[in-house]
Amino acid sequence: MLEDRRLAVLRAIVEDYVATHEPVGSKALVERHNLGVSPATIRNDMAALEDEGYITHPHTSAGRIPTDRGYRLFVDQISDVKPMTAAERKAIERFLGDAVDLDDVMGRTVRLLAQLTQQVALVQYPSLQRSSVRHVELIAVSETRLMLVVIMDTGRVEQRVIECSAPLSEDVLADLRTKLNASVASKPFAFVPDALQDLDKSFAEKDQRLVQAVMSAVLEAVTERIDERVVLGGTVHLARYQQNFPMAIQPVLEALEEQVVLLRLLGELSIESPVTVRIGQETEVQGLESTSVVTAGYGRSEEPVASLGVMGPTHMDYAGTMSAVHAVAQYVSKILKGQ
Amino acid sequence: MLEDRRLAVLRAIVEDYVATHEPVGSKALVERHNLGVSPATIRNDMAALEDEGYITHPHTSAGRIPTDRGYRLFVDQISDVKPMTAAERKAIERFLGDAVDLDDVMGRTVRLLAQLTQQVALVQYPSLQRSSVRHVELIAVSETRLMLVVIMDTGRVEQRVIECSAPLSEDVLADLRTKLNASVASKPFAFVPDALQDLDKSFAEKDQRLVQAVMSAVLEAVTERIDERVVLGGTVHLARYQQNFPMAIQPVLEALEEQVVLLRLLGELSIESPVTVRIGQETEVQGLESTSVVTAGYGRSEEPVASLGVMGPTHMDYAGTMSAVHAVAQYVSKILKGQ
DNA sequence: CTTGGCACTCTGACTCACCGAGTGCCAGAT
DNA sequence: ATCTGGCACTCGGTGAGTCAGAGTGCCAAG
Repeated sequence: MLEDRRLAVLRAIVEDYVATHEPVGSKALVERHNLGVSPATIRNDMAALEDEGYITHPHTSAGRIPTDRGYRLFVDQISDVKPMTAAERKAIERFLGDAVDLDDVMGRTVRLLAQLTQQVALVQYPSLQRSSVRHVELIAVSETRLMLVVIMDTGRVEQRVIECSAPLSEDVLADLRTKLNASVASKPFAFVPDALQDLDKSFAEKDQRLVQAVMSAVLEAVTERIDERVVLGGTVHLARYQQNFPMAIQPVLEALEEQVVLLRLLGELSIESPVTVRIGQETEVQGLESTSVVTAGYGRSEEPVASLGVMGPTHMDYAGTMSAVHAVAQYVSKILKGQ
Repeated sequence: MLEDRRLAVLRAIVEDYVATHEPVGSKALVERHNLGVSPATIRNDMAALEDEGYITHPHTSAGRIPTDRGYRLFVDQISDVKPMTAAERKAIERFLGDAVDLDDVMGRTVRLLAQLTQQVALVQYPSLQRSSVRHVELIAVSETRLMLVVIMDTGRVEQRVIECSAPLSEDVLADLRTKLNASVASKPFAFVPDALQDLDKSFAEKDQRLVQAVMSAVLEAVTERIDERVVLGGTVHLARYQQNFPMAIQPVLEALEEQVVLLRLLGELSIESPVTVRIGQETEVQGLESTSVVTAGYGRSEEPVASLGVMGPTHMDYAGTMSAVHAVAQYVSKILKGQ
């Protein structure tokens, strides 16, 4: 009972603070939310909450603001993600449904997420590691130059130029192409190196050296390549944060320029809950102490193929953001299945 | 003589203002630059410059700052772009030389530009319109789905999935592939539609309808596609501007999210001078009134294939920026020629 | 356990005076 | 004609001082 009210107070504080971005006092709380008690009672609860580390004081005579720990408790309290309204679902479906291409899907998704949440959106391309090869193509671009095109079952396409030491005859190339496809098609990406292992053995003696060279180039191209791509959008919203709250956008912009950091933010999908929230320091990125990240995996739900999400100030509307991210992830999964 | 000194004064004002970002007064000017005259004389010149619209007053009792028109005159005065030092050239060459791919070249270039100028960098992929087709490939991804891959002589690769109404036999596909290549290879991109015109006529009656469908899809894919890509980097530097100068970064971030705007900023290469500078309103983009853009074309100098550049506050170091942009454009041209 | 009351604290806004940098102009020097 | 020193004037920014208001913490009573 008492515990219940304390939670309600924390909730109310978070909600008000998120709405106004100003420290919230005991009097304002009882006025806005109809907790049936007096400000003095709330003050006691607040003192208790502060002792437990869920809220703080900027100064002695100011209202309370939630700490990261407070947000965490608040978020954990949101057990089930609030579904979107029918209209919103329709809008999402319509907007994403028009996509013609994987690139198009990714581009639309990032714009949609940014638009829905009014925050910076991040969308990771389907991870090569977690998808299978649909088709491999070797194209002779010039005498000694091949282009390797790998098409994944997620619609993702990677290409890479390979330099050959000596020209490859069209016959050998065709043969190689066929064998390559036969051995890697519909295999998970991780099996590709194994699949290529002894492929060169099946060629005539005279071609072996050349084929081997090509194969090792293919292998290198396929493994060395930084195979994770992230697109982002909605950076405009950073400017708005700053107006309301003098948060340093510098570290945020820095983070956005580093692929590695972005991947870390998106990474480590938890299967247990559909949406992952990392608050402040939990991002474990230097400079993003007052930033939270909300992510969700997409692809098959048991085995997500990559993730997407948004990034915003710790005082964000977690409920709304979580439901938007969740909904978008679901629709992207659906679309990709269709393609 | 008198005119000469006025120009010198303008120059000095621009230089000081760029360095300090604070209105510069007559006294400070004579101290820093050794113009052999007294502050009073400078004041007269300043009054004249102000009449002509090259500088202004923020307030009655403040120093002068250059107007857009002042910057324009200043920039026009820089007749020849200052070359980079040997060390800088080496560094550029080394950094760009390691690129393995067109994507890699573009990525490295944008990072390099941002690094050198400490500003936001924009790099446009080689325009399809201004380059020629090297190779076209049609890959059967599934029964009714083809993937069209177009490889340009600039190293740019575009791919697009084409849906077919009915399955295409491997024979017809191979034939189509060969004929397609024969007719478009090494033709400028703009000629592709013409080249495809009557291609379907050469097929057997029974295949014609199908081939025609594919061809029109190819045509659509090739023309409808927004064929201009721009990569950008160095947005971190926006944060720095804002600290020193409360310029609104919101419109800048907005501009950076709009491909169309970016292309307009990069567009309209002037052949006459190697580097184009657009100052403040000259950008002709709403919201970028206190932003300047420095661009240069790359590719063959007579006929650039696309452009690159940087974007920064109107009070930027034009001389340094221009020479950096120029140098990078030259090296990118060189690298692309080699590929 | 809750409530009303009360003293206390601290911030933010406002005012006001002042300093100093910088200008414009004029009269005299070159 | 042009430059220079001098001088009065203007204004923005700074810092001190004041004040109101919001909010707290605590205590004693319900």
